[in-house]
Amino acid sequence: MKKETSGVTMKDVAKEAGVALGTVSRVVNGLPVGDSYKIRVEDAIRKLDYQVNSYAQSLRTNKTNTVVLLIPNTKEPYYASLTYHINLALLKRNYRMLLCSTDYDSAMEQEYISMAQQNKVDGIIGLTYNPDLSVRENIPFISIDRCMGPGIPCVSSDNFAGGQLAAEKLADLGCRNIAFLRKGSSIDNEPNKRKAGFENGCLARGLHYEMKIMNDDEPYEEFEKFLEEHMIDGRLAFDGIFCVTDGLAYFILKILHRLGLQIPKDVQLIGFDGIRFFGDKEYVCSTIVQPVEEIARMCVSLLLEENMPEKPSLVCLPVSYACGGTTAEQGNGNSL
Amino acid sequence: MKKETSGVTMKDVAKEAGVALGTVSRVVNGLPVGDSYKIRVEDAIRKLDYQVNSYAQSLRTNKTNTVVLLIPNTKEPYYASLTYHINLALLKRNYRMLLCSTDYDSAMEQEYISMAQQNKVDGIIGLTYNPDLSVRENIPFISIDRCMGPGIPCVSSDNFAGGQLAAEKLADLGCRNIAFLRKGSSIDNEPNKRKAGFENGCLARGLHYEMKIMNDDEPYEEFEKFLEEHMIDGRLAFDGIFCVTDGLAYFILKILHRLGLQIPKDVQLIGFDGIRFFGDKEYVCSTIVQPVEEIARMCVSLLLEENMPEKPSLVCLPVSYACGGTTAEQGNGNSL
DNA sequence: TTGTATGCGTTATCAT
DNA sequence: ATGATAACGCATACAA
Repeated sequence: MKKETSGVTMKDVAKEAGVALGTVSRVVNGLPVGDSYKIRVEDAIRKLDYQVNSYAQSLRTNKTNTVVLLIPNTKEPYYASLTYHINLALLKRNYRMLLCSTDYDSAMEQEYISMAQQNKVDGIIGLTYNPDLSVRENIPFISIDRCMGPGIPCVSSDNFAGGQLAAEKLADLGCRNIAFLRKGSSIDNEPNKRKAGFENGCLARGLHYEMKIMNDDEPYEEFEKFLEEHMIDGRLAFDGIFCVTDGLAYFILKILHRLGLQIPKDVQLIGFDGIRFFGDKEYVCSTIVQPVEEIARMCVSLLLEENMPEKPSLVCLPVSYACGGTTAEQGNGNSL
Repeated sequence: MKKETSGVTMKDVAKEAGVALGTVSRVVNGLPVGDSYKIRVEDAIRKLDYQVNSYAQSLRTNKTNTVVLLIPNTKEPYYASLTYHINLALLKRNYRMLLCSTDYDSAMEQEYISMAQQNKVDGIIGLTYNPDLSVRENIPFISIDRCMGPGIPCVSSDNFAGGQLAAEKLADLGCRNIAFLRKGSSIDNEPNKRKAGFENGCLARGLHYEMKIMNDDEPYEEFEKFLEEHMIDGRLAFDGIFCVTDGLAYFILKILHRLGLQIPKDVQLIGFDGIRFFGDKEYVCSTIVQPVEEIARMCVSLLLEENMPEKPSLVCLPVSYACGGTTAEQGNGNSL
C-alpha cells in the first residue's frame, strides 16, 4: 500500500521487477525487449495491477486518443442514432469520445470547439449550425451534413438523390399531384438539397407539385392551415406528400387523420431519415433511409485514417427507400 | 511561430509578460496576484491566445474534470434522454463527459470501467446490467436503476409507486380486469419493482388482474398469442392493460389494432417511461412519466457535490401520470 | 506578493 | 538490449 489511491506507477513496476524504468515503458508499448525481462515486467504489472496513466502519456506524446462529438442533442432519433454509431466506431478503435450537446446554440458550439482545442483532442466530429464557426487549422475536423469550407471534409447522405427518389417513388405509386413540406434551418446545409432533388424528380416524371417551406422558428400550425386550405369536399388536393423529415411526417400524419383522411388510401406520404422507434423495428412512415451507420463509420475513418491520399471535401452516401405503411405497397400495412 | 502546433505554454506567457512562471499559474487559477502583474499576464494570454493544457493540469493535480457515462446505447428513447440531460448537467458544471455505449454487453461494461479507472476520471455514472461488476473503491460511482451494493448510491424513479399509480389510474378510469405485461431483464433492478407496485395497487382497489411476464430473450410474439387467447367473441377479456414500458405499449398497441380493438374505448392502456417522439410533443401513450431530467441532475449532484453528509444508498424520484390518448380522459384524443 | 525549483508519470534520447 | 536521464506543461511548497 503505497499511497492512498491506486497510485502504482511505472517506477513501482520497475522496482518490483528489478529493471529500469525505460524497460517497463518498452514492454508496455510493445517495443522489443529481452524475453526474460519481458516476463518479469509482465508479472510485476499483474502483481501490482498496474495501469498506465493516460494523462501523463498524453502530455508526453501529444496524443490523446480522444475525439469530441459536437451534436445538437441525443434526444432526437437521428442524432441519437448518429451518436450511438460514432461512439461505437470510436470505442472499437480504442478512442474515447467526449460528448458535447450543443442544443443548437451557436455560442455553445464555439465554446466546445475551444474546449476541444484546449484539451488537445485528436479530432472533432461536428454536426453544427453556427454559420461562422472558428475552427483551428491544426485540429482535424469532420463535419456532418454541412460543408464548412476548405480543409474540412463533410459527410452526409446523398440528400439530392433522396429527394429525387421520393418524387419518383410517389410517381411510381400513382401520385399525380404532390406536396412538398419542409421545416428546418435556413442555413446552407446538405439536407436542404432534398428540395432540389425533389423538384428535379417531379420534373423528370412530369409531376405537378406544390411546396410549403417553413423555417424552424415558424409554428407548425401553418402546415395544418396549408392542408386545410387544400381540402375540397372532404378530399385533399394532393394524392402524395413528401415531408423533409420523418419527424415532420409524423406530425403531418396526425393532421391528416384529424382531417379524416385515410393513409395511404387517400394520400400517400414519404418522410426522410429512416427513423424507427424503440429499437430496430418498423419504420415510423414510408421513408428515405439515411445510412446512419455508414455515415458514422465514414466520419471516423476520415478523421483517423492516416494514409488518406487526399481528404475529400464532400462524401455523399447512398440512401434507400423503405415502406413504412404510409405508401401503398406490399408493405406491412402499418398505417399508424 | 514557436513550434508546429499551437504549442504556447505558460512559459511563453511568462516571458511575454515579463513575469515568473508561477505568477502566470496564479493568474490562471484566480489566486491573489498584484493588479499590475495580473493585467500584464492577462494581456499576454490574450495576445498569445494561450490555453491551459488540461492534460498537464490533470497529471499534476490528479483531477481530471471528466466523468464517464456507461449506458447501453443512445438509441432507445429513455437512454437517449438520460444521456442528454446528464451531458448537459455535467457540461454546465464544466465537466467533460466520456460516453461509453455498452450495448448491454457485460464484458464491455467491465472493460469501460477499467478504462475509466485507467483514465483516472473523477467519477462514473452507470446504467449497467452486469450483475457482478468489479468497481474499485477509490473511484466514485453512481448507479442508475440498480442497487449495486454498499458505497454505491443508486438513483431511479419511484418504480413501485409508479406501478401502483398505474393500477389506481386504471381503476379510477373504470377498469375492472387488468393485464400486466412485462418484458425485460431478469436482473434485480429497480424497474422490476413496477410489478410489485402494480399488484399492490390492484389489491388495494380490489381489481382483478393477470400477468404475463417475459424475459428479454423471449420473443415478442408470445404477447400476441397471450392476447389472442383472451379474445372472446371479438372482445378482449381485459378492459385495461399496464405495460412495463412505453416501448412495449407501443408494440401492444399495434397488436390491439390488428385485433380490431378500439383504444381507449375497448381497452385502456398505460405504459411506463414517458416517452415522447421527436422532441417535447405528445406522449406515445398514456404513461407513468419518469422524471428523467431530475434523475440526471441527481446523479451529477451525488457524484460531484463535496459536502454530502452521507451518501444515500437509494434515491427514488417521484413519477407522475400523463394521458397520451390511450386512456379515456380529457386528453388530446390521440388514439394513435 | 512574487520568483524559483521540484515533481506529477510518461516517453524518448542518450550512453552503456 | 538495457539503464540512466531529460523533457512534456503545470501547480505548489518554499525562499526571497
